[in-house]
Amino acid sequence: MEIDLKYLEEVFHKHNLKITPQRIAIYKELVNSKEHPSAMIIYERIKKIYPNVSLDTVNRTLLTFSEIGLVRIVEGRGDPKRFDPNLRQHHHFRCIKCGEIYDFYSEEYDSLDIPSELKKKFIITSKRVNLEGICDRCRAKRG
Amino acid sequence: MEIDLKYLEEVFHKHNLKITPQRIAIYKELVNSKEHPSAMIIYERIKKIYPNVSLDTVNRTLLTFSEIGLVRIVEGRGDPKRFDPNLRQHHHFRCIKCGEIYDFYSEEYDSLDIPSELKKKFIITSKRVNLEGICDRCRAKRG
DNA sequence: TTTGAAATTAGGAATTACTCCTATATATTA
DNA sequence: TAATATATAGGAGTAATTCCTAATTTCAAA
Ligand SMILES: [Mn+2]
Ligand SMILES: [Mn+2]
Ligand SMILES: [Zn+2]
Ligand SMILES: [Zn+2]
Repeated sequence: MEIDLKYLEEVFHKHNLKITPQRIAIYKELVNSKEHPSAMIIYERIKKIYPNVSLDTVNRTLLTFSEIGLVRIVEGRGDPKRFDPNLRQHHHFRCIKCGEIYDFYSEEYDSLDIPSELKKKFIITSKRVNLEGICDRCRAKRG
Repeated sequence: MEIDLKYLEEVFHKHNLKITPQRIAIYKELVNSKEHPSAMIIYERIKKIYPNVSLDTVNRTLLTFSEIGLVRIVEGRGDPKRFDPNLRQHHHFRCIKCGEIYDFYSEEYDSLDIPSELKKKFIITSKRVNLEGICDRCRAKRG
């Protein structure tokens, strides 16, 4: 998929980030993946185009992106962080066998009210439903 | 808080786990904490009672507990795993400034339907709502 | 265009959070 | 009590991430 470079450069400008080939490549790679990849996965792929990009740059860049809200770090149970370029409000199902993370959309979930005692006390910036279980593929493999 | 040792020993028996002082101490420590502590935090506290308990034992034990469903690993963004002894269905608010995790209860959230296209494809074993934002204390500190 | 300050990078070292290994110790059963 | 299976301590090893610093690159101003 072609990304909107103009828009991306605007975002970088807005946050006073310089436009570097590494940043663009990392963003492209993440946007074109559907599997909520880890930094290492992105790094392996980027290396084919920029053989001496460093893993630190990939990590640093993904973290920067998440700070400016361009990508998200997916909620998980530790282990390698996994990233999500999909900014549409959506929710996740995570398979506890294979670790795959599936997006899903739900108006019902999106429109959930925040309990009023929380709304009074805290500033809420994100609301997501996390489902867990066993995916169809893993169910087919085992029992 | 006094824990129900009888019940705990039953759980261990049911899963063919031997009843060891370390396991009991680790469980007690976790049950008496409200802050979803990391293994390291538990370890530091246990050491005061058993000075040569090993960090590996704490990690291994907490992992065992989570495998048998006695505790949960809290969803987060990587970094140290954090554990939860509260088995009542509940949800979390996590402060993005200080990392504190607050429990809350909501009948509305508990009774959410699973979208039918997911119910058909996957086996769902857990459903939780994760809220994020800034807690009252952090809001007071800064702006 | 050229130039220079400031930001960014590569590459390696350091750190953090586990996870593995194995000899010893302990819990449980007979 | 003795045998056996498990669990533990302590240290080594590993994976993921973060830090450090000299060199490079970006970008704005001249
Ligand atoms: Mn997603
Ligand atoms: Mn909790
Ligand atoms: Zn699966
Ligand atoms: Zn806070």
